[in-house]
Amino acid sequence: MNDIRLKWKNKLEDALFSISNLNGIEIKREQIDLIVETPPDPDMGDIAFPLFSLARIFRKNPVTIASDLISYFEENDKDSLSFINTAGPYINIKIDISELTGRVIEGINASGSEYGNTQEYKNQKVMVEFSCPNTNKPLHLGHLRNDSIGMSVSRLMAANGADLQKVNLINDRGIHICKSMLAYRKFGNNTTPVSTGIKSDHFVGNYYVKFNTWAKEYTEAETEARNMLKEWESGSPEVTKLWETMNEWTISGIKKTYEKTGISFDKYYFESKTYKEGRSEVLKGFEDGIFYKENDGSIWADLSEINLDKKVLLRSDGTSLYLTQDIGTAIARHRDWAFERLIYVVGSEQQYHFQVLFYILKKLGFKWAENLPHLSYGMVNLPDGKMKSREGTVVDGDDLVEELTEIAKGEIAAKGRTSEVKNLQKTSEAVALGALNYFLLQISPSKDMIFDPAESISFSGNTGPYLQYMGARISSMLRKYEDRRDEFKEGNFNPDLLILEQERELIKILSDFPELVAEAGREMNPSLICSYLYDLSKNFSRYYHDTPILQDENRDIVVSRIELVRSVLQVLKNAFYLVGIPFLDRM
RNA sequence: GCGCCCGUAGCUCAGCUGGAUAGAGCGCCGGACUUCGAAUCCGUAGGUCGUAGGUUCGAAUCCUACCGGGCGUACCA
Repeated sequence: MNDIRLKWKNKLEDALFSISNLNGIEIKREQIDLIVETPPDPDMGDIAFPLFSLARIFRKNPVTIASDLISYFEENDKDSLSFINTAGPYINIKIDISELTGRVIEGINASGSEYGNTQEYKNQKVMVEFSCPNTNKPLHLGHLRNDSIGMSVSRLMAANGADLQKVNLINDRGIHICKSMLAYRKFGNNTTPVSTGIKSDHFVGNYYVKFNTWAKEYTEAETEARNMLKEWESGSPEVTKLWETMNEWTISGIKKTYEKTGISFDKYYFESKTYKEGRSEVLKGFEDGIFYKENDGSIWADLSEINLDKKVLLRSDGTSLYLTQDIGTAIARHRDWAFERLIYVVGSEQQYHFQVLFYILKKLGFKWAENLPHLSYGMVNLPDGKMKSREGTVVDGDDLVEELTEIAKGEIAAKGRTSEVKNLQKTSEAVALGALNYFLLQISPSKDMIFDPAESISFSGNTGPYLQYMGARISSMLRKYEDRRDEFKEGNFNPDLLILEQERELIKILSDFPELVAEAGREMNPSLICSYLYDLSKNFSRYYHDTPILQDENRDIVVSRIELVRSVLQVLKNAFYLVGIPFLDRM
């Protein structure tokens, strides 16, 4: 519909320019730049142009300008007149809906699952980094938000034509993993995930918790952990072996969670492999005079150029920090795959970190460092406050998915649909995933959010399952249509028959999808797709509630409506994919 | 202290490149299943858009100050 908006914008601007000439006003054509809007009520029209801004140029009341426009079209372009209405200082356009209907439905039929895709980032290599778990504990709700956003933004980039690579960075090095290792060595008694029957990442996480309780009584615990990190960096075989074992446990467990939640990556990076490169880059930078050394041997970056303080890059004992490692990782990645853009999906608490990282990369002379957006998202809190691992108030990812799945199962049973559904377990998991992803992505990434477990598992209202239900209902309707195919054999699609107000609305919504995909991509904001999905579903459910699709005596009407219904389903599916809602034809 | 983000209905959130009566879900109250699946649909009530100024024909939206909240400002990640 955007092309129609532009067409009318130009047409009206041209007309206004002619009027200004007739009135002897000397302006340039570019000075007339109308704002394009949507009228508050569809009855008023489909496109709106407020004329206020012209009042100054024309030295006239906008209401008068509107009527001047009408007179102009009466004299010069009578054909257009039937689409134009004035409402005070507004010009409203009622578009030729059947022309649009034909075009949109044809377009959706032709493109199928590609409908909505754009060329916005055509020929651009875009890398998206997300998830980035530590290897000392399983994924919690905060990670789940990260994963949902990362996955969705990746799909948005790809939908907008980008050559995409999703990367994960496993934080398998550092003091945190040493804590789990130390506790395991002290209290583990050579048990394993297999011997205890505990999911392997949870098994490791339990020792991290154990460390923290232990450290409360034993003050040397922290020091011992630090010593262990040094041993690790110096390559102690015993420590390395334990590290390998425990990392493998955590990572394989986390990968199971990814699989269950539909998360995937093209490439994994490991901090343990990139931190050394970071260190050598920092040392090189020091030799080139970009960084400086303190008396204790630590190496620092001076950030006064960007109005920040200073930042340590290598500790006095020579070991690396998070930042050092991130420098190395970024460089390694660009060498592996020369991206134009690398999107970091990382929590807002790390904004400072990225400001520093990007600045340092630029100082080191990497041109690509100009194009590294930090997609900063807000924290996930609980209704009664923050998630605190030490207070045991974190919501575990696996537990949550499991809980949602059970609820979904119960819901399906309660609706008496267990026998309809082919695979109860799979369907319940899909419903759970849809609920979770929609809940997490509905909120603008930049905002902190409150995750209410009770609300997330409620399936009524503006939720993932509501959207899935629309998809299932449409599928069901289409099955019925196929069953009665013979009755409608003679029917023909005719866009002129889709003239109900609700049909007009649906067509307009469908036609705006590609533009929305572009916008969501530009803003890296999946919540726009969520709002769109709800709007589309809401409009559709109202429509089919009020209008019998298969009941009409006129076969052409039935066939035409079915075409519309199919188009709605296609767009629903395409949008589902972008926000990680599994499509179900029965539920 | 300084930097960044946020403050919209009882709750959770949309709306923010300024435009026509500020929207939705939940919750509350009340309607609609002999008819394409009621996980649905429709309606009622509920808001000085944190406060005060400013810019503008016009401000929830832009600017300034203040109030309230979050995050950061580590040789943690």
